Amino acid sequence: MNIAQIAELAGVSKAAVSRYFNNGYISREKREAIQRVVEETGYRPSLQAQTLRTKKTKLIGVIVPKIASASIGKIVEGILSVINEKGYQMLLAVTQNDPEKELEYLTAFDEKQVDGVILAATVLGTAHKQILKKLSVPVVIVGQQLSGYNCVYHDDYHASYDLTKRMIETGRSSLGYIGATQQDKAVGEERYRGFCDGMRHMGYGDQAERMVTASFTVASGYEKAKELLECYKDLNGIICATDSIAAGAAQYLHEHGGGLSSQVIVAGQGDSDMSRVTNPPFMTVHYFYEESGETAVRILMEILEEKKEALQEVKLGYYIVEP
Amino acid sequence: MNIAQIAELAGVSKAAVSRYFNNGYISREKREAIQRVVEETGYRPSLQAQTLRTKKTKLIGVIVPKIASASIGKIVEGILSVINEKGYQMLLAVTQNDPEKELEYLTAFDEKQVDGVILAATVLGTAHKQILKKLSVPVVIVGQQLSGYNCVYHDDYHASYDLTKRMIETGRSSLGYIGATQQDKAVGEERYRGFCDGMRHMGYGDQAERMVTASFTVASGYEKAKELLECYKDLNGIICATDSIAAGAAQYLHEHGGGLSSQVIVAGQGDSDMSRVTNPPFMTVHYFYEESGETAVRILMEILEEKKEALQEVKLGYYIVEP
DNA sequence: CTGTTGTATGATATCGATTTCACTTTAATA
DNA sequence: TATTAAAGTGAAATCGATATCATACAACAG
Repeated sequence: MNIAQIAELAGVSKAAVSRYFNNGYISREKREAIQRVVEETGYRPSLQAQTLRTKKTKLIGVIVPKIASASIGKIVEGILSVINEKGYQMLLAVTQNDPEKELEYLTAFDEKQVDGVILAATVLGTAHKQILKKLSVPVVIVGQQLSGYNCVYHDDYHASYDLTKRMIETGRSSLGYIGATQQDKAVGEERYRGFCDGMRHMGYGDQAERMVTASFTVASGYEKAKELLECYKDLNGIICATDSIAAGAAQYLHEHGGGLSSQVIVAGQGDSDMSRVTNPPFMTVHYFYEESGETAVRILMEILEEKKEALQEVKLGYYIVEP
Repeated sequence: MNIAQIAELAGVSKAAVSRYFNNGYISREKREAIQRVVEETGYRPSLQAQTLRTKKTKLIGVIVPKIASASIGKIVEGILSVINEKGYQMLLAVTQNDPEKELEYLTAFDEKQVDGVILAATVLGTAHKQILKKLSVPVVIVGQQLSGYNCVYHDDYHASYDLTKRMIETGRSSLGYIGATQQDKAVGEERYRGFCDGMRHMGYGDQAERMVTASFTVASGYEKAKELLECYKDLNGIICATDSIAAGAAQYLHEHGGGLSSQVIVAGQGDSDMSRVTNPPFMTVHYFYEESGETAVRILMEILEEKKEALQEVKLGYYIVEP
C-alpha cells in the first residue's frame, strides 16, 4: 500500500492524499473520499519515505554510560515519558563509560539518524567538547553543567553541603568521605566540594581530606569503606557520593562495625531503594532524576519546534531524606 | 554530499559508488579513485535512502515493562551488547506495564520501522497472542515461555523449587511465600509452583498455601511481609518471588522482627545488589539475565540473516546464591 | 470590467540510495 | 579459432513520500 494506490482508489492525485495527511488545502468531498479509502485499507504513510523527503526522523538519540543503574534508569524513564507524548521514539546507546564509544555514538547519531541527542555522560573531556561543537543536530546534556551548551543538571554542591551539615548536626562530627572520580564534574567534583565546604563552615575543615575514591558499585563502596576506616580509626560517619557506594559501606559496617571504637553511620546520595533496605537505613539526598530527563526532552523539543533558539541551562533542586 | 556528487568527483557512475560500498564488481582503479574521494569528503551513505530502497532499517525494537529495574536493566544491557556488535541500533519502548501500550508499540514497530522486535512482557494475554500472530517482522520473547513463538526464558520453576528445598535444608521448615501476580506466568505462576512442589516433596505440602501476592516494589514487599506474618505467626522463613520484594520483607523484619516468636529470614530471586546489602544478607537465585538478552538478539539475527527459519525456545539455567 | 486574493487541484521534480538491464571487455574452455 | 563465462560498467527505473509550480475557479474590491 503506497500513496499512489490510495490516490487511485480515492480518485484523486497523490498530492491530494499527501495534503490530507498534512492539513493542506482540500475540499470536503475529496477529504471524505480519501478518509474512506484510508480507513478501509488501513494505510499508513511510510516513515522512511517521509524521512527521506523531510529530513525529520522523529527519533531522539539518548546516550547513557550504563543502564542497570537506579539514577540513570530514572532519567531514561523521564525522557521516555515526554518523548512518547510528543510522538517521538528513542534510540538508546550505552557506552559502558567508554569515552570512545561515547564519541562514536555521538557522531553516528549526528549522521542524520536522529533529530536531536540527549547525552548523559559522566566525564566530559576536551574530545567531547570538540565533537559537540561540530554536531549538526541539537544536543542537551543531562546531569552535568557545561557552559555554552544546553544542559539540565542537579545542585550537587549544595545537596552535598547540606547533607554534610545535617550529619554534623545529628552528632557526627568525625566524618570521612567516599567519592567518585574527579573527572566526573557533577558526582565526583561538586559533591566532594560540597562536603569540604560543609566541613569547613562547620569548623572541621582540617578533616576534609579524609577521603577515598570509589567506582560506582556496591562492591567498591565496601572495599573503600574498609580502606577509609583502616586509615582513620575514629570516624563516626561516612558520607558517600552515591547510594550504591553507601550501601556497600553500610554492608561493610554491619559485618565489621563491631570491632570499631564507635558506632559509624553512613549517608548516601540519590534516594534509591538501597537507602531504605540496609540496617540501619541511611540518610540520603533526593535528586529529581525523572524531572531532569523530562526537562531535557522539553528543551530539545523547544529547539526542534523552533520556539527557542537560545541556550538554556536548568539547575534542579534536591531535598534531604532522613532515614 | 550524496552519491551523485561522489560519483562525479571520482569520475565514475553512481552505480559504481554503490558497488564500492556493497562489494559488487568493481575494478581496482575505480575502487581506489572512489576510496580517495570518500576519504577526502568524509562521505557516508544516507541511511534513510538505503532504508527506503532496501527495506532494512538496521533497527531492533525493544519493548520492556519498565527500565528502572535491576533485572530488566541487565536484559537490556545484554541486548545492547550484541546489537551494537552486529551493527544494529536499539529503539526502546517502555510500557509501564500497560497492556494497551504494549500492543500499541508492537504495532508501531511493525509498521516497517524496525527489522525485528524483542518483547520483554510480564503478562501475555490473548490480545498479545493475536497481535503477535499478525506481525510481519520477527519477534523474540524474553523472560517468558510461549509455545509457537521464539522465546528465551529462565527455569523459574526449578530455581524456586531448589531455593525452597535449600531453605528447608538449612533448618527453615515453617515457610511462607510472597509472590507476584499469577498473570505473570514466569515470575508469578512458575516460581510459586516451584515453591509449592518444593514444600510438598519435602513433606510440608500443607503449608504451601501460606502465600500473599505483592507488586514488584520494595514497599510492597514490606507491606506484604507484615500481612503474611500477622496471619502466620510461627513462620521462620519467607521466600519471595523477587529480590525487591525480599528486600522490603527484610526491612520489615529488622524493624519488627524483635516482636516475633522466632527469628525469621528471607530469600529472594534475581541475585541483585539488594540481596547483599540487607542485614543479614539473604539467599537468592542467580538468573542469567544478560545472557537471556544476548540470546534473544542472536536468535533474531539468525532469523534476519535467514540462517534459520525454525522456531527456537531456549531455557536458561540458574544457580543458588548463599548469603 | 479588470485585477487581486484565497481555495483547490494535479503533474512533475525531488530526496539519495540500490537494483536491473543491456552492453563491453577480458579470460577460460573446448 | 570459436564459444562461453566472468568481470566490469553506466543509464535508467525504483522505493514512497513531500514540495514546487502552474493552473483554475470563485468571490470581491476598485
